[in-house]
Amino acid sequence: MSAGTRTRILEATLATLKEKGLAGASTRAIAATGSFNPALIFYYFGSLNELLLAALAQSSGERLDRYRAAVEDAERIDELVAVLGRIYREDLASGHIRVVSELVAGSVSHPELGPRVIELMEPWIELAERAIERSLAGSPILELASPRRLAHVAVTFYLGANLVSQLAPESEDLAGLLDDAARFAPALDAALRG
Amino acid sequence: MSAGTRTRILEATLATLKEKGLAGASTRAIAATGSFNPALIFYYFGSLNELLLAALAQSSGERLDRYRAAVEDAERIDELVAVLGRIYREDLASGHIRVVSELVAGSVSHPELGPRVIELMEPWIELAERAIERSLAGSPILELASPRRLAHVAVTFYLGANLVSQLAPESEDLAGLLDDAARFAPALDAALRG
Amino acid sequence: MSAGTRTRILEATLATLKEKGLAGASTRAIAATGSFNPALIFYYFGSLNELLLAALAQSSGERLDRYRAAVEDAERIDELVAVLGRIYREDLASGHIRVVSELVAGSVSHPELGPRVIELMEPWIELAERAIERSLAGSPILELASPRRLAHVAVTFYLGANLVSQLAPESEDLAGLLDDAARFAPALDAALRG
Amino acid sequence: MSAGTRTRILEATLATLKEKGLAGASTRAIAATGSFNPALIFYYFGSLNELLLAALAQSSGERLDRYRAAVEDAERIDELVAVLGRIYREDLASGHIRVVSELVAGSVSHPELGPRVIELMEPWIELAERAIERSLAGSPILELASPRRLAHVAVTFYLGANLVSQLAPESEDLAGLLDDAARFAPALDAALRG
DNA sequence: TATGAATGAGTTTTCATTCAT
DNA sequence: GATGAATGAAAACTCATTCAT
Repeated sequence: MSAGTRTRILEATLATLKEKGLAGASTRAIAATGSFNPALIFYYFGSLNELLLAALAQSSGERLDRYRAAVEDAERIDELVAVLGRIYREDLASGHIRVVSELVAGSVSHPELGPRVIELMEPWIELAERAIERSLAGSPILELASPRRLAHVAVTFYLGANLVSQLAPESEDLAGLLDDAARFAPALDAALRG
Repeated sequence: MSAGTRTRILEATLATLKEKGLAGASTRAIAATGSFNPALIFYYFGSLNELLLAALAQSSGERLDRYRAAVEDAERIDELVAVLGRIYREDLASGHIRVVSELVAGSVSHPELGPRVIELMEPWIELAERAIERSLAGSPILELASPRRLAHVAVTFYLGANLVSQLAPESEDLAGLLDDAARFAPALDAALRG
Repeated sequence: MSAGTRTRILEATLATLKEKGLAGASTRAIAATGSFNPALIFYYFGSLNELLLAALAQSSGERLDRYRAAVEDAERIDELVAVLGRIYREDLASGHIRVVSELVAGSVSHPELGPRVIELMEPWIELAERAIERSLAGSPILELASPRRLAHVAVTFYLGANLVSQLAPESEDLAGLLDDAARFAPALDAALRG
Repeated sequence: MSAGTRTRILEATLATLKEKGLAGASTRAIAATGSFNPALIFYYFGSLNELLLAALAQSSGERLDRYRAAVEDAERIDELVAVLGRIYREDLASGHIRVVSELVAGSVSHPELGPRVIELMEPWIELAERAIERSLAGSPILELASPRRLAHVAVTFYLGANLVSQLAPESEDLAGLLDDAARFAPALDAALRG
């Protein structure tokens, strides 16, 4: 049942992270959530940090697939922005945003985690880069900054917004911002291409 | 020597935060840095959290003054961007960015800190708002989003950039971005006003 | 203002004991209650324990006077019991019972206090002894036990009842018991003397 | 070896309580007494308070069995009183009285303990009630007060006597009182029934 | 007579991790 | 594969008390 147990541990980790945040995700808390023995964490993942990273990687990977599919369907920038807003709301509701925010923020004070979290960011940057290339093709904006750089800016802003949303849950969030952007986007699109 | 000791504690806290991050800033570590008795922290600040917050408030307040002066001297957007880049490098070198990043990120998993950190963000948003109002006066951008909202976006991005710079110190940073922006800014300024 | 300050400290101590019990009566808490500097406690009383003892002695002394006056007015045992019930209710309402209970109980785990608290018990035993001598004069009960011994039993029971009332405030208390005893007392008195 | 370690911890707790009282029964002191790691206390009992309560419950339970057996053998009140005196001396010698006194008294200033300690009192009241019912059957005393109420009085007095014996170890104790009572009891018994 | 600062020893509790079974 | 027991290090915080002023 090795595979089954691994999965169970990962699910319990994600659930604990969503409910209690990183500070509440101790080995004992995770084990209690999943009704298994804390020592299993070390048997399967070597350390708590590795488990946390694996959980983030899994959550990140799943969402990446979802975004990739959506992004590839979008032809114009207004479509893109609209679909991003929709998926982001899913992420918020499912708790995935909380997981990302907790772990990314937590990595700041746990230097062992930093580089590993950064690695997980890379495919997102690439996805953003491709989306930008396609939707800004021909725009004069690309004369100012490369798609890669714009992608980096986008992901950076995304993480900042997650951070703020975690600290001030009632503040205006990224979802609302994307909604508005979707309204301007046609004009913007025209302007940028014109 | 109340003032003297308070200052000493605050300085030791900032130094510890810069050197070891939030996770390393325990009462004992701070006291060791400043060579005083850990109990003094409670005598002067009541709790470790309050001390941490006071240290952040002080660092934030000092930098705010610096930015305010610089921003008020800038007439056009290109000047503004250029001066921001310069000060940001100072902040990086002095360790202030590390302090901010550690505490803002740390607040995510320490919910008691969240609201207090958010409060400290407010004057920065206001400063950004005024700078945007002045430098974008008459620009069509303001038809799409209010200065307040743009200020919020700016601060959010700033925090995201701090976060990323902490996790991947060698990645391209905000300072570089601002440098580039300073190059485009004249054109941008013209375009925006035109 | 020596006398004034001493009094102020004693009053703050009694107030703190009544409100927060012995565990809450730290030097700082007492000083906060009375708005004075904790170091004054040591200046005037030498140690916290001495202050606590002085407070108990004062409270005990005042109540002793009250009981003495009442007891001396009572001729028969039914009168005695009735008046005791009445005063006991005063003591409960004023918080004196709480002070006594906290300190007597607290002395169990603070051996320095034990002998000092016992000393304060002595005048109560004597008072009880005299009351018993007078109200049981001629009764065959005195053939079984000396007034001194009966007095000891009475005070012991009194302390036990205080203890229980502190632990289970809603349980049947000494006041109720004395009320009932007041009803039987005439019959008892007749029987004992007959 | 769960049972073995639990027992070891419980025994170390009782020993520490007997030797140093409640104030001396810190987690470290208990662990030192039993030569185990202080963290084991939390592993097995969750908190120091729970351990203390468990130790009291065990001691109380064992003694309750002993008293129950003795009480059930006693037919008349003089026999009852005599056997109670004998067992009480055992309790004194074994340190059980100290444990009870420390925890009951300590509960006064640790309100979390109060209700839990009161619960442990209940079976003692019931035992006393049954003993009183049997040995006072037919006595006119029962017209004045119910067996339940008399039992309550008895237990209250018992706790008061424990308290006093702890504070003034050399004072006349309950054992002596019971001895005397045993001498009067036949006469008393006759009188009460007659 | 009164204050504010400072100290050192103490408290309970939590944690990731290891290991024998 | 899985468990329960055990550990050592660390955490934040509170306290009575002292002392120079």
